[in-house]
Amino acid sequence: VRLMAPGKTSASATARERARASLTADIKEAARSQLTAVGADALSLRAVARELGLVSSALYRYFPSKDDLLTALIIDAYDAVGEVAETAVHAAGPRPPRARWLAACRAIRAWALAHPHEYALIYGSPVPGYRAPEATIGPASRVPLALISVLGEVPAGDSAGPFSTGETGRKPEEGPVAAGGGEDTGGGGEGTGGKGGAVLAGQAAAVTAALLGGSVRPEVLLRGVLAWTQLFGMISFELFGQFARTFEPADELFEYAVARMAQLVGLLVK
Amino acid sequence: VRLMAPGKTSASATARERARASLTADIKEAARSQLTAVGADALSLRAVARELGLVSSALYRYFPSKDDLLTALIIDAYDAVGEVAETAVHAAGPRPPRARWLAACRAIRAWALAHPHEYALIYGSPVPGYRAPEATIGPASRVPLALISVLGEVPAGDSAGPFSTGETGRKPEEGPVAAGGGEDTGGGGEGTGGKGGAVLAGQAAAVTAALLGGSVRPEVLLRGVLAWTQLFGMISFELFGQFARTFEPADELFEYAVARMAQLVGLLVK
DNA sequence: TGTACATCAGTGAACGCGCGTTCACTGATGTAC
DNA sequence: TGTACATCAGTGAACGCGCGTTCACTGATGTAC
Repeated sequence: VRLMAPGKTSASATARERARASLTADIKEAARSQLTAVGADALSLRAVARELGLVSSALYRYFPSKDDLLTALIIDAYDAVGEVAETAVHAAGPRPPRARWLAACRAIRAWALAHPHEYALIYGSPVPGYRAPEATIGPASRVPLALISVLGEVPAGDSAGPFSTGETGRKPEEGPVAAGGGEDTGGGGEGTGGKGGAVLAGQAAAVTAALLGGSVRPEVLLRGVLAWTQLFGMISFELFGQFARTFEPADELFEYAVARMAQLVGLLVK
Repeated sequence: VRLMAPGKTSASATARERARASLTADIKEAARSQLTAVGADALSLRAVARELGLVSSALYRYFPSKDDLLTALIIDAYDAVGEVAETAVHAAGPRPPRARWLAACRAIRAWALAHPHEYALIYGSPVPGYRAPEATIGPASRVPLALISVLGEVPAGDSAGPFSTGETGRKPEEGPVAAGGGEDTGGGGEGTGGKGGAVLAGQAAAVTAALLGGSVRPEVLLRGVLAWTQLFGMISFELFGQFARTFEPADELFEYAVARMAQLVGLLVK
């Protein structure tokens, strides 16, 4: 049983193959619009089939089960937001890291606002009974990698500040005092309970080695992770309604937050 | 039609009233365990009734519909985590603000880890087709209010740093340089696009007036809001699996983040 | 180029299931006099 | 204290519904010689 005739590339596909690819895309598109109408896990194969004018059993020619369709949607969503982030980071022209950072944050938020249900699918509560397969972790890491890649370019002096990897105490370190008041002074590192950072340092090193080719210092990585969580915390709160009746619309709050994150992460104004 | 006999308080209830209160609690308890087993919106009245050894229609004596049961669970969950936060903040003995802050963050995370599905119910993606009623917003604000109340005690000098409410530029301001290196220097406020902060300043003022009795300065409030979003961003990422294969277990990452948040929020080491 | 066969897309009926909600009913619990 | 009546909790059957998945089937599309 040959899956593809020899010499056949996906570029020169048969009519049947092209039809299959096209309908597969249609199914996912219809499923996405289902998602918009009804929400993540109430997704119904029969409704998708209905929207396409097919009989429900026909979908089984394309996805062996509902979970597989869900997996495809999740991977697509991660890839979509990942590409948005990467594009923003690498956008035309050499811009300073801070501008790229802000652009990435804004682009991610814009995508989330435009695709709230796909956002909820990947960053909301996990769909009960669904276990994400390995295949999602690659696409899922595109956004954090894109964000952290910006930080990798920052020269050592710029992302100042203490980071105690192992000790409970901390090494005071004179960071550069740039334009603007010295703020957020005072130390961290304390109160980690017990050993204080050994596990974390190991995790940071492992991530750096595995995903970043060892090119990013652990303290930069960790700040990037914090900013990553804060960015998505902000977006999730906005989309999931926690700002209702207080900070809605949240555009300016987001800008404020993103500017703060840039500081956190070591990206100065100039 | 009298709802309660005259002179009757809830303390001296009839057997019937006590039975009703007790079974109402049982129903919610069973629903919560349903939640644990299956997840937020797949909650089934029939399954709840089954767990209690009742017939499904019996539940309609206690909750007029499934949505009302869901609302009760949501309010209970907000109240539960709110109380945990308040207790941590006001815990015995006069402790410095920073210690109370850290205690609150840890207590909230501990609650979330112990009740992941209730957490997902209130901080995860909204249940499709369910519209949260007004009655949830009071309980929902207990956590942010508890967090911000800690900040209200911080003397003006300690939570230093510029906050530009209206201008696109920023006023450099020499904050106190406490023990530890000056870090996270550099300005914010820029890049808010256009007017730059007028809406945000208004929202902050309104929230301060409405919920905090005007006792908290807007820049403190805003930092509290940021820390609030970051805290829950962190917890959500942990619970929803974004740290899988990288920062799990996330205990030390959480401690690191929480220490950072304390800085962000103006709470120094000492 | 033409024929014989294999592959595949989509059909339609059926399976067994669980769901939320309604309704008339029965006993038990409470209230008024 | 005792009786007549009202209130309420829980029952059991039924409603109409949508779901995921299976299966044998039909035509159409592709392949080998």
